[in-house]
Amino acid sequence: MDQPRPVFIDSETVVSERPRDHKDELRLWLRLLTCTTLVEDNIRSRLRARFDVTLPRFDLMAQLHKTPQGMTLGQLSSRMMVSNGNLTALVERLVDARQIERRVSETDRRVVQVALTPSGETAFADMAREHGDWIAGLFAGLSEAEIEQLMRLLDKLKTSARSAMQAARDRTEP
Amino acid sequence: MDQPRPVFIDSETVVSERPRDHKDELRLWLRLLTCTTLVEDNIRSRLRARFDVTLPRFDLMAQLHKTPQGMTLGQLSSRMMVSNGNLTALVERLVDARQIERRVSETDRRVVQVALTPSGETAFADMAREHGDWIAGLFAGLSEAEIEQLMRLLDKLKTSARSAMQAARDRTEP
DNA sequence: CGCGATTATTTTAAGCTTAAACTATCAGCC
DNA sequence: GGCTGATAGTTTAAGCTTAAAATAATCGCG
Repeated sequence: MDQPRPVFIDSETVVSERPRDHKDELRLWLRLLTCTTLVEDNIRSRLRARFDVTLPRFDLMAQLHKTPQGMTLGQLSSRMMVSNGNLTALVERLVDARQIERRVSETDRRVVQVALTPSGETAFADMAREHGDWIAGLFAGLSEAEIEQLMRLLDKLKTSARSAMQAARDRTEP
Repeated sequence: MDQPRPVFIDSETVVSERPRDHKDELRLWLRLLTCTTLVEDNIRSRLRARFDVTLPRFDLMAQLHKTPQGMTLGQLSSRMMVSNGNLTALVERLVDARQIERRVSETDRRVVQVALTPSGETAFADMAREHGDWIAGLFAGLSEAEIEQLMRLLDKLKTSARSAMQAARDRTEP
């Protein structure tokens, strides 16, 4: 697996790569993780201090805010990239707090629809305003051009990762 | 919510900013989070499937591997960016699994030193090799230049976030 | 229609995570 | 020596998270 791999510079030229330790990719990954954790922890603590709300609850409400007609648990779980079982309890707590409402679909009784209550909508709007300011503050050291560049590179990374994951899946389940 | 706010360029000049919705920063933050979650979830599931190990355990062992002489719990907690209390239980489980060893410092009996056992070292080496391949695979869609560019931009983001957090702290505790 | 496969959600067990309160130890100072 | 404050870890309670198994409802097809 750590053999030098052939690398095609163009259709004519092939050079043998130096021993691949993946060091650059690993360093990049650690840096990515550091940045995300840094921002996430800061937002988490500010949400708690300022609004006494947890980050997962805020995230869930943000998803519902984006889709005022409500969503099914399945949609929520795929958008939030968390497991299905996770949502059951999270939704339960937000329902208890009167921030969201659940109702079973009339056309398919397996499906549960969730939406913000009016008071949940109000509470979210308050939080979202400050949340936006916090994020903007944390990213203030980047120029508009750098923000755009990062956006583009991260999009490329997302595509790369998804395709690698798909390839691995194809290898496992042919 | 979307009112223009006055912005103080210097003590003399005030210009009115264009409506600040922080939309670009928010989108960038969500994309950053998506990328990290995507990679993290994939690595987590592969570590579990292939080595029956959790990501936090792998991370802890990786830190200890980088510092063969061992570390204190305080150092570990700051490097891993997790709470102190978190580590107590995590370390406990890894000690039970004979992957790491704890010993109380002789010079300061409050301090706990932790280090990989020989078998922990071996187990980690096996996992690290494949882990590196996985990461390289997920990042394979990026050129060397793009990796370097991302590294630079993320470093800038890290600096920006840290300084914003420091500024917020200064505002709270003068 | 009825049965097997599929889909949506819940439950369960284990582990991770944090914040806050607590314990133990150390360092400095009189 | 004995306070006082700071530092290193642990404990606790609550909540988050996952993976896997279980439940329930729907769909497709003969």
